[in-house]
Amino acid sequence: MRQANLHTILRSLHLGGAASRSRIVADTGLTRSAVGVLVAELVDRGYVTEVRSDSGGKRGRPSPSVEPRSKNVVLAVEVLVDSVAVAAVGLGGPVLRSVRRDRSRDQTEIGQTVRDIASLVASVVASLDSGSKIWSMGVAVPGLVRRSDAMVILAPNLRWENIDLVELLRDEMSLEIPVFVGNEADLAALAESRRGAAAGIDDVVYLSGEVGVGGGFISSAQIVDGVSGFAGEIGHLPVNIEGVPCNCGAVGCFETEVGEEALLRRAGRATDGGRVAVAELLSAAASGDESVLEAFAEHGRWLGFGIAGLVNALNPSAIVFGGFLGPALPFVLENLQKQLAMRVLSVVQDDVSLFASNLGPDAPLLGASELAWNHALEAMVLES
Amino acid sequence: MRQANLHTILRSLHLGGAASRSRIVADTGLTRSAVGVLVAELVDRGYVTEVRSDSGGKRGRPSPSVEPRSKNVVLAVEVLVDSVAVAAVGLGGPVLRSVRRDRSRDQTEIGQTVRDIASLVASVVASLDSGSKIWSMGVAVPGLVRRSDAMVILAPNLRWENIDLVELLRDEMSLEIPVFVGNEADLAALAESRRGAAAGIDDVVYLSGEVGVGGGFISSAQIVDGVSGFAGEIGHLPVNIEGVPCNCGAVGCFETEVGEEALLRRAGRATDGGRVAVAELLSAAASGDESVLEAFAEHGRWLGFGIAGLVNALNPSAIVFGGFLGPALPFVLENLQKQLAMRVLSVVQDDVSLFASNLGPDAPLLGASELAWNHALEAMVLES
DNA sequence: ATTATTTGTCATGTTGCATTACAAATAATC
DNA sequence: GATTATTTGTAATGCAACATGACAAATAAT
Repeated sequence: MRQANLHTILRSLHLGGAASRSRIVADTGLTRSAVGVLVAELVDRGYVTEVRSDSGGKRGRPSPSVEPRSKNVVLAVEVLVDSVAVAAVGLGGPVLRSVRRDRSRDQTEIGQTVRDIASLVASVVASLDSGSKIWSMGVAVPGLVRRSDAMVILAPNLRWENIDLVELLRDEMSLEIPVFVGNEADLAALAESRRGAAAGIDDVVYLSGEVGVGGGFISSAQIVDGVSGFAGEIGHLPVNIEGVPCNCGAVGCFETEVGEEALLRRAGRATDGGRVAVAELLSAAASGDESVLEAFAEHGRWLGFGIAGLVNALNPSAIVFGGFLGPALPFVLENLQKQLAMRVLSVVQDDVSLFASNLGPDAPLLGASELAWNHALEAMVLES
Repeated sequence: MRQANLHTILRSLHLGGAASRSRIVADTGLTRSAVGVLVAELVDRGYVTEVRSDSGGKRGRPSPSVEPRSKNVVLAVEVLVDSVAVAAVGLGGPVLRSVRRDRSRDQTEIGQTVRDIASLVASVVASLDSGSKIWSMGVAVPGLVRRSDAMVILAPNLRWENIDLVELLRDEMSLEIPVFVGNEADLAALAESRRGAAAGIDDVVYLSGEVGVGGGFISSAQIVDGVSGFAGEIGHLPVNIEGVPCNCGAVGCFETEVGEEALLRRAGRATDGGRVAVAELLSAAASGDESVLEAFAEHGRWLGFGIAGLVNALNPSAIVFGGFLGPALPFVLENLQKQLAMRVLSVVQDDVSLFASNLGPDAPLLGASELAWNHALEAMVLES
């Protein structure tokens, strides 16, 4: 019971930021004296500090503000095809350190990746304030991560298969902290729902467009992960039975219609230009290039076609667009909304707002930190 | 804390059936003495009975079996276009009484429906054992039910719009019990996941084929309901951009490809034959009619096309087919699985099993009882 | 018949929050 | 500037509920 209450308080401070003690009383339903004891315990353990705050014009004895101490830290790791990033995130969400190392696309081999991560981690850890306590680590991976054992079953772009990333990282690092692994898009969805474009919204669909198309769903503030943790793989949602062959073997998958290559194809460009070519299209669109705008418009139509299904199925409150779809949102919006209006029941459509990602490329990284915090908060409560 | 523990025990008895006291100790992690006190309280309140059971060959003092008492009852109501059903369901899930009143399809007017329900409820209640206690009522409706206020926003087949069913029922009935309303397919999914074809499975996709196509998702044993409770509306999942116009205004919706009319159309029959015509097709298929089997096969292809998306998105452990799709499953299975094999990542596909509904037309009714039980269990714990 | 094992029961201990009264700190009032 | 109303922290005491540990009861194995 003590633990449950400590957890409630810590979690609300982590997600909602500093709060006055009187507010904690109101939020938790506990009595002043109970909250007094509990907060004293949190102060004692070094998790929070109490600072006197001004009365804010209200009369009565001012209630001190309880603030999360960011010397409590988790590490977050993001593995991409062409870069690896590591960050240290404090209790309450502040990004204390963040480093990213670019690499060429053919250096995704697992051994090298693990060594890269370990060296970035070492440098981040060395730069932390002394006295910092690192509680756990979260890793975002662009692939299928099995929930039961955190194995990376398949990460096509990295050419990984059945990788026990947790064990490899623990062997390579000198840190003795628990490591958790999640799917990139699921974690990005979590980050956007907690701290990003959909902050505070509990039912979110996140879409990220890169070479492939990834997705993550948040329902009632929880990641929808399915039996094994593979939910959200919307890249191969069938949308066009007459479509282009996908390298998954099927035809007309969502990602062959709304991925990078589809956009380049529609604009009449070479489809192997990657991120750079897409960036060119975005600036062409921004400067009003008619034919490029038309390509985006057609892109929006297919995007809306697929998203309409997700909205019908999940009745989300927000859809967040990551990857190149974030910056592309203004150019696809009109047709996208036209499709939604046509295919989604109006009451369901009224619920949903569309946002470009707020966190950009760091969304999965921040999501990994939130994954780590989920477990760190429990560990903090259980300690001593 | 007491309440939480009582709730845990009651809930596990309701869902898992009778359990020995020693088993409750193991399941809950509480001590023998604590469980002793808690079970005594439940006995005292009349919720359970303890009966001595034989040792089962194991040595040691035999542990008495704790059994839910089915004089604790909830009422379940199912509103369909052509019938209304009411059941009384005891703690632990037994269906104590069940009545269904058929009506013609043009008698769905709300006032008449409410009177029909009230009269069926009265007869069911009158037939219950004296001393029974009715805790709550659940209603399954084929339409959009807003979670926040239980309003039926839209039920096209009933021609209902913005109906406050809870208030109307309370006014018409002489019972003073809380009433809860849910979407038919969501509740059917819940029932199948708790007591039906997918009993004990926590990640379920349920599909019901009638005139329209409804769906319900269970994720981590919880109904996925979205912000407003409208999730699961897969009838208008876009699947065929070149398809048939749907009466929702769009083209190529899932239900225009896999609903009753689509099947009849494929078999070259009149599309207004309804349930009877579909039953004829099913028996024709069972007796090997080639052209009908071909229609089912084509049906299976589109079914698989849509389901592939759901499987990719939700990584379920089971898919349950209700309505006419249950009996039709054997005839569509081959092509359905072909589509899944083609469009779903193999690891995700390995997780999923396909089942015909176990509960048949009663699935929504039983789901409504489970909805009622969700709240009844809480009320029972809070009492006194 | 005896022993080992499992489990229920009861007396006592401990944990943790609620209750209550009071003190402290602020704004409003005069 | 003193007084009052209001809000909140603090500390002593009480209570609810589960844990602990010793013992008795009921069964199978020896």
